[in-house]
Amino acid sequence: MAAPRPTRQFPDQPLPPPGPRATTVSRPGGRSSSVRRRVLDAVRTHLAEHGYDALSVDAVADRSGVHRTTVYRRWRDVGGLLADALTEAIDDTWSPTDTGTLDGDLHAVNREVYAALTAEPPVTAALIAASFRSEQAAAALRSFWADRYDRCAAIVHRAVDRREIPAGTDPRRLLVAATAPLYHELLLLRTLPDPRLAEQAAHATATAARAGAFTD
Amino acid sequence: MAAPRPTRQFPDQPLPPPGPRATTVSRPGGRSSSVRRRVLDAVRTHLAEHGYDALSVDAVADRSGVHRTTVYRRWRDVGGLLADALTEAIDDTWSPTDTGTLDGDLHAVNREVYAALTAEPPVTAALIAASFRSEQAAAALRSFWADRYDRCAAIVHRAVDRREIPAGTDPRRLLVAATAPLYHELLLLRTLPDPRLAEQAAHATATAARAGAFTD
DNA sequence: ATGCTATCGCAACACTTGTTGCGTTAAGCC
DNA sequence: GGCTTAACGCAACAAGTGTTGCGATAGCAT
Repeated sequence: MAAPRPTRQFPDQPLPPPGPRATTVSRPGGRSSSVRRRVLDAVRTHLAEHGYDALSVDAVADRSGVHRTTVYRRWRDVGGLLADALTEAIDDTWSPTDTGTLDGDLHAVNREVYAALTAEPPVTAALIAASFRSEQAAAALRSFWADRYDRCAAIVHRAVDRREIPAGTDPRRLLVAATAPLYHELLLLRTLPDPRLAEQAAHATATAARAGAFTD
Repeated sequence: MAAPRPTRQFPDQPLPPPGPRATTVSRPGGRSSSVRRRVLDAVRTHLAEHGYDALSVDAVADRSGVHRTTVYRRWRDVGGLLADALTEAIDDTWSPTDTGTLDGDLHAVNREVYAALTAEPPVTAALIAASFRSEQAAAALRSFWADRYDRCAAIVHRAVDRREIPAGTDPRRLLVAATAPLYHELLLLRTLPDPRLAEQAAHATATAARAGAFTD
């Protein structure tokens, strides 16, 4: 006979878009652009200074000078804040460096992954941890990774063009094989970071690719 | 001039061992073995029925009939509960199945990993999520994985003995390369589960191993 | 300038989580 | 049987987290 517990939510707005709001469009009474900037700045600085564990909606609100209620209304939870901060921080001009060989290209990508996963403070790890609790953070991460893997497909195409690996090689499978060991070791198994990881995973994957292991 | 915030903890006991307590040793006044069984049963059933998000110390306490305070004292948090439930559920007799080929052995292991990661309810995913917030859960997972990778080294040794792959192949690197793509796709990238993942990752890794990609 | 209104600030609340001191209970030992 | 003592139950508290209604305000339009 337990009460249904109505899972309360803010009824005011239909979950307002936390994404970049058009600044020139008609929004009478809106102060949102200024608020958003202050909040997102607070997220970044607080994350850098005190880490993920200390990141709460209240802490961000206090630091930004924006009221708790406003942050809860627009971002819902910490995951929403991180998601918005991520999408804003994305570099739209990013592309994988061209070293001339598949080994080299994969190694270059893996060095970036390695750097991101061992960065201090661990913002990437924080975002991934948050993605297990917040659908917003999970969605933001998925779209970020989808974009990066799409761009990295160029690496595979270049290798095919050089006749280094067979045509019909699946870019995604190859790229996941190359990068996944880094995430696994550094994030899940939590072994002490070894910079050779990046090169070893890149080399093993390139070897498998040359043998045609990523074609159907 | 902010107050140091003394990070309060229970002073009663020096963090009691949540592990299996010797039942025959002198523990005057202790009712611990019965309590532990009731609590761990509650963790399992509650996890199975309501999932990880609904798993809280209070929920487990209510269900088990054991008082909140007792659970907090002995297990500290949800991560501690999951860690204890995991170590109790571990099958000490597990060993990798011998199929006769490296491809087959890796495929068999990967099928188990795949099954664990796609199980409903997602207890493995729950444990991994918890490991980002609880040091106890993280430690339990690390030791579990360390044990499994040690046992799986037999796969690599068998392949070396069969002259399938070169001697000097690093078992751990090989095994991580084989399994990591599953964790990455199913847990992080969260693509819709594809059973072929297990076979593809196994085959690609075996190919790389035959080419000597996992030797120094 | 004046009005409109979405957004924000504010106070107050409810629920969850974690902690403490202290009295009570049950397991083991004589 | 009674004694000892770690483990437990209990009430009460403290802090963090999430929610609500309502009044105030800033940005835009006219």
